[in-house]
Amino acid sequence: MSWTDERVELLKKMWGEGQSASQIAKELGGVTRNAVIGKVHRLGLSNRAGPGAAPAKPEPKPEPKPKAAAKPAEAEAAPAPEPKPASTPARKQIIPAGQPLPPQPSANEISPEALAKVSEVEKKAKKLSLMELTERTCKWPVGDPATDDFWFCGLPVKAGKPYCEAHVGVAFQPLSARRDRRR
DNA sequence: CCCTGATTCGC
DNA sequence: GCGAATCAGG
Repeated sequence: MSWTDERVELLKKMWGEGQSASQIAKELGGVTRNAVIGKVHRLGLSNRAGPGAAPAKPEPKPEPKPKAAAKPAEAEAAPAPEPKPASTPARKQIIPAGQPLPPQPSANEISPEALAKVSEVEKKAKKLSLMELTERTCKWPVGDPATDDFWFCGLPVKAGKPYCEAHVGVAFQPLSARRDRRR
């Protein structure tokens, strides 16, 4: 297989959509993810940032002596940058039965970014049925189980987590921002 | 262990 | 230019 114009375009398209190299490779067929990555680099779009947008990070400083990052504890910082009201889509997510699927963002204050990412990811979701889930498919439930508008994300999970990157973000939101729970 | 992209280097 | 091997990370 060679990099025909069409294949390159598909590559660009998918890469632009944030698809992983392995997925792109699978889609193209006849190539490995390495080939895809290699091509991506040669095309100069290693960074998923469009041209002109990213000021990049020119770090030609021969004297690297910035600062050591100190972490007080764990949990990534979750600042609430945009006071975005964000409509409250009363999404009713009923979890099946005694399944340890703890989501349910509502209560906690999830960063708008995370939610946005989830919404975005739900478009790409594989929409798997319960039985199609595997050890490495995102088990985030979407929709109402009582209707046929119910499915699981199904995107590849990250590490040992039960969800994909995006859903991990909202599922395991470090409850640090609002921990003052005097009781 | 599964995955991700990044880089190298012989072809 | 290509991509397998390798590296570095989650």
